[in-house]
Amino acid sequence: MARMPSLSASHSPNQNHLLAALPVKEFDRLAPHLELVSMPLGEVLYESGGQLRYVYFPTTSIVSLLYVMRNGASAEIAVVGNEGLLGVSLFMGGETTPSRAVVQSSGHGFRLEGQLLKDEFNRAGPLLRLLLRYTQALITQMSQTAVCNRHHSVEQQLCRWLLLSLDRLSTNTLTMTQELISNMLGVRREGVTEAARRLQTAGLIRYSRGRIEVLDRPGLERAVCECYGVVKLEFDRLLCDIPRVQA
Amino acid sequence: MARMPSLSASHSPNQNHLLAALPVKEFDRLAPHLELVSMPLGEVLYESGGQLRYVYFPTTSIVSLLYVMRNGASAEIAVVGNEGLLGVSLFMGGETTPSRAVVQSSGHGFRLEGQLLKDEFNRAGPLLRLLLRYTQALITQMSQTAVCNRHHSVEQQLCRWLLLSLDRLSTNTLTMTQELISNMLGVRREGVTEAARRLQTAGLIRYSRGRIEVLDRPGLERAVCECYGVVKLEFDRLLCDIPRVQA
DNA sequence: ATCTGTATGTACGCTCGCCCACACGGCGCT
DNA sequence: AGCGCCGTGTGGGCGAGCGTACATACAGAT
Repeated sequence: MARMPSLSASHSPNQNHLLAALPVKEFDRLAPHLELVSMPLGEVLYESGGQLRYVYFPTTSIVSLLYVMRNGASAEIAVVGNEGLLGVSLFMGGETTPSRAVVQSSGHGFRLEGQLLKDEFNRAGPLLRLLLRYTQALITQMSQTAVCNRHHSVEQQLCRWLLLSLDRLSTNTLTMTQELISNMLGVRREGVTEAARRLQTAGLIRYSRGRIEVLDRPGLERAVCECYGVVKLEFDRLLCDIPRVQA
Repeated sequence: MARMPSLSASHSPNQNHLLAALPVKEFDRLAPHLELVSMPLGEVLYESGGQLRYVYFPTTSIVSLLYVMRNGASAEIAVVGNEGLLGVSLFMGGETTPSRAVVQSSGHGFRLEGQLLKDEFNRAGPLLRLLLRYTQALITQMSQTAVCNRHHSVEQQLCRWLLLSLDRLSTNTLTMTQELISNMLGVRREGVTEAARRLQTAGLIRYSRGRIEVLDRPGLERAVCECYGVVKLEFDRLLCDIPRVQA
């Protein structure tokens, strides 16, 4: 994980919606300690049950919370991008979780010493309320993942996954092999291949060798199961009305 | 929902682990407002997206958090008994959730005006920390439900479900039809019948007409997938070391 | 230009769980 | 006693997704 100068013109903490939503006073307290980091594909930010030294606020990267079973099979629990943060269990009081955090789409983010976030959290001010609202949104995402895993087809889940990723990026092209996606969804690679082929035939996406371009987002939204909409709505409801008081 | 006198000898708020873990001062502030309620099988405590007027602390009852899809299919997100409370979204700041809370095993519990809990929560004292730790345990349960739905057989999930229920009851007999269980797990009733028959043949349980008796709990624990243990461990880790300071 | 590794396509047999339909049997009712 | 309901048992056909094995094709390196 490369350290970078914090004053990079193209990277601002405000690209992360949670940081951007903090009142000026709280933001100014944290800002000096925010450290820009590069988050390359596949990097493991937290190991299952491991100590969490930092919390991460992704800006251009996307991180998956994965549970890896004893036999090596895995399943994605939730996904975190520039709308959220990693390390919820720090302020929730558990310090660790049984899941692993893996960078799913490389990019950047800001990290912060865990203790500093906890200190601010313990002031029981706006940051606490903001983080708890985010955590509730995350809970909804996890719940809906459970439902989706139970009832929906690989193709529907792929649509959901593509849309969730798209929402956290500024482009409509994902750099992501089908193998990787299959690990996230907890299905066979061939299953993803088949589903992707159908979506391509339908003109919704176009892909080759680790690059997936979304051609028809409205079409994807028509093909996806209700799970995506439920989660999206909750995130909007819980986190949209949080403009910074003053810049 | 029947109101009952709060001084019933056989029903004490201390039967709920969260209430029992509160420091005396916090407990005494809430106690006068705790209202003993009967929670009959099938009662809906919260509807999806509905306002949460009360929070509930089950003592002898078990409540399922269900997501019900547009087509009527359902899936259990998590289960709450005397170890926890219903209404997490109240203090998390979202006020509602997209899931429904249904009594899965009839019994009793205590309810509390939501605003009173929020007031106590906002004091940012021990109650806040306790509830957040519980919430994290709940998050783990939801995550593991997602994993289990993805990878494990109906039989394994039935074992998990039986053990989760057992942990929240004082008997080893569940009053519960297979039809009900199938709704919780989000599978067919016939699937549950088959799995139950196999468990009965193996001598782990005995059942008939809505009554399931667990004969060999260690056997069940050997038959269950790792998901049960992961959740159990997290609950113990996060919530066991919380003895009341003084009675 | 060839080689090589990685990403994607395809096929076959298998299992699990689904949908549907119906049979059985105990319990409570009049 | 008899009726009817509800909880459970059973079977046949079907489709989705799995495990395995192998084929193709593109990209970058030598």
